[in-house]
Amino acid sequence: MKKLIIKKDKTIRQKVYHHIREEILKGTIAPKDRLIEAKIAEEIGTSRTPVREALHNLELEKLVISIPRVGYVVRGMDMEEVEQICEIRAAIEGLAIEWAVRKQRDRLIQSLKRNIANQKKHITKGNLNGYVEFDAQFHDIIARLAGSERLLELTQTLRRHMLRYRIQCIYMTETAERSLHGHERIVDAIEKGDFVEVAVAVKTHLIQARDDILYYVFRDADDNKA
Amino acid sequence: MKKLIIKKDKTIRQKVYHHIREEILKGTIAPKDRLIEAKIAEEIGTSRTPVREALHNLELEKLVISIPRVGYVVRGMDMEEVEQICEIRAAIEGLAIEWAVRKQRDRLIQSLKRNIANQKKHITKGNLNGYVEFDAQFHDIIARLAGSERLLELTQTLRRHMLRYRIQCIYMTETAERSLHGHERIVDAIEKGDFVEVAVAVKTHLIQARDDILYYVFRDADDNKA
DNA sequence: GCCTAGGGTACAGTATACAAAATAATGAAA
DNA sequence: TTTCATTATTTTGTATACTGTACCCTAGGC
Repeated sequence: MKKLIIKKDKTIRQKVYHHIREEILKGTIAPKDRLIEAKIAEEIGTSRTPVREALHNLELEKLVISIPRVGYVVRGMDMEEVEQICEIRAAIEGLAIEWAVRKQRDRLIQSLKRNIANQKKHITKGNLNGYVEFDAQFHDIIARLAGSERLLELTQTLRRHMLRYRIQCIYMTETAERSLHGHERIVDAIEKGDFVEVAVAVKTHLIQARDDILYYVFRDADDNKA
Repeated sequence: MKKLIIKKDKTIRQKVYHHIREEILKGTIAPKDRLIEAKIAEEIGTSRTPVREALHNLELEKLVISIPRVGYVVRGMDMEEVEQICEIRAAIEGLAIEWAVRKQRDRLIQSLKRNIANQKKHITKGNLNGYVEFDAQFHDIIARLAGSERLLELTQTLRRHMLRYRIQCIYMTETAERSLHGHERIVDAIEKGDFVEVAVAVKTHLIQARDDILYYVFRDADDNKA
């Protein structure tokens, strides 16, 4: 009878959803692992119903694959998909910056600079764990200030998918430093007001992230397919 | 005991899902309408379970809003959201064209030209009903040839959301003609191999669609909010 | 030895019963 | 008449029992 992590969710379904999602993203449950309603239900001490519904949500989010009357399997991604997500993210986050600048330029720049200061602090202290937080926050600030719930969720979902693999290399100082530098370039471009430069900076940053993933994660194995 | 439309779906859940989705998109069920598990279940002669799960899917797709222990409501969109979706679509479909061109340029152009020929045929015959089909197909061809399941679904979802409102004005000859012209411009740009021109054409096309919706649908009322 | 058929198992899919919560309705007191 | 508390009602959330299907494995024929 395992304890669930997240408390604020109202329904069991949501708790289970976040719980399993976290386990998949952290890698506690690996791609190709099978998820069985009844087993999970027993593990966390509930009935099949909420588990089942949580799994359906995860399926829609493309974190698990459901084969009717057979079972659920944790989904994995191959290199190609990582590349695709990177490009999609670049396009969408570019858009997000445009919107955010148009709506609240000053606040955006201010928030991002404060965030970058924090990123630096944690890197120099060697606290990569803390850095990852602010890395995520950087992109979140942009998406939030863009002022579109839809865009926000879209970016978050895509970012989550990447983080799942990125988490395996973001804890290296060099990777983190490259990432920080990418963020700085983006902010510079925003401050200059040069949208083309922003687009390039965003794309470069994400290509960097992609390459890190491809190098560190997919170096040898491509048994991650699903 | 209403008949369900789609046959190929294996599970009742999927049938119900598509059934309700169609009704929402067609407007048979209007924004703000309440959806009650038990009632729907009775209507289509099944139990609450599959209905419930279908509604959850629709919630994830943002077609309905679910308030725990209170009920489900059909979601509506305001002007702002329509605008946002247009811009997101422009960004993503621009990307889709890039990928499709890179991977199978000739086939893409060929398919699109054939599609446009069909569009023209139906417009000149005044068969706007048929035109709508090929309008959708045009964007589908691009997304499919881009070769990314993820991108495909993304574009389809966003397009569906717009179609929900666009359907109210696409049946006017002028709107359809403007749309056709937009498609032609896109294909021209693709053939020229000018990606900047493509991006502009896509954006223009979608802005056109947006303006049509804003003009014909949101002209007076903004009681569509949800 | 290989292929096929039949039955058993392990799941998810569906139905139904019950619990919990939010809202609406009711009635009494100020 | 208004307001507040209390009760009914409505509707989802959860639990559980049952059904249906895909897969595996074994046995029997070729």
